[in-house]
Amino acid sequence: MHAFDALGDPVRRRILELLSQGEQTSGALTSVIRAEFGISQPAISQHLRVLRESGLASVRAEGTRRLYAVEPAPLREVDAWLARFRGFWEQRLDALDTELARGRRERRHGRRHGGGDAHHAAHHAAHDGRTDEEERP
Amino acid sequence: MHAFDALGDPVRRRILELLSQGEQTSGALTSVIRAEFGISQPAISQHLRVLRESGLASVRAEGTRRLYAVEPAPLREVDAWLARFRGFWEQRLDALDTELARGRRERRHGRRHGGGDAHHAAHHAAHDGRTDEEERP
DNA sequence: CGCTTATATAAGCGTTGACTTTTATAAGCG
DNA sequence: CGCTTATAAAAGTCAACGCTTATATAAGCG
Repeated sequence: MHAFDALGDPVRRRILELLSQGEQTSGALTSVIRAEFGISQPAISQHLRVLRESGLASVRAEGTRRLYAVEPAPLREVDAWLARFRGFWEQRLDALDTELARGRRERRHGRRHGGGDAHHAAHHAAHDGRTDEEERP
Repeated sequence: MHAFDALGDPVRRRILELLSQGEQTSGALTSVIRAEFGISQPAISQHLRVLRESGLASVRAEGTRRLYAVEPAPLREVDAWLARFRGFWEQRLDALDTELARGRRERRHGRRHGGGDAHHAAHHAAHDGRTDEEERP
């Protein structure tokens, strides 16, 4: 299964968001997801399996707990695929947050290229936590 | 429909790859995709509709032709989502190719980042082919 | 050991998605 | 105008997906 396929599901994206902060037990993930999406434990277990099988997450047993972690390789591939589109926004100033995430802000003060509006940045900085607002029926 | 959902399909990803080199008519896209995936014209038309409706592509009529183009906004969102995982590989050496793909070499030579960065397009034109190797049954 | 906790698998079901073939729209052109 | 080209929409089919309930495995603990 291609990584993009696995990433199509909001539950799985959310799981990865949670894992981006570090290893989590299946149980911890399950309680958050259950609360947020209202689905059952087996449903989440199945999503975890998809993440495992698509290489996006790895598991480590510790007693009866399963510790999940992000496995970056497929995400790096997604990132690489996306690279060909960066030209579409990268020299525009409203991509400032992306730039910041990459730590290249030094350029803001050197002689700059584009024109105006830099106000987008603060705007995006605020949106922490979940990026997806969609919900399941 | 979330961008990630639309990107889950290899045909749609391939269409976007083709569009990353510039505007294309529905017909041009159709012949390439038909050759590569062996699916019908209506099937491709439906994929184009999904791309339109998910905001990933825009259309412009010119006579009886429809000119499609990449619409970067949702891809930028995907990029932003992905940002939180970059730390997983960005300082590791085995991410070298990704770094290169992002054109980080500008930093190695003097920081010439000024004007209209047009080399993105030509560069990508070189490695034309498909990135996805998967196929439909 | 038997009970509970943590997690996965199995089986079944409704919905969605990606096709197909067929048909519509609409511009170009003789 | 009628015919052809370019593209989309409609309707139907089949497989895949995401969910559920029920059940299995296996470690911890009294």
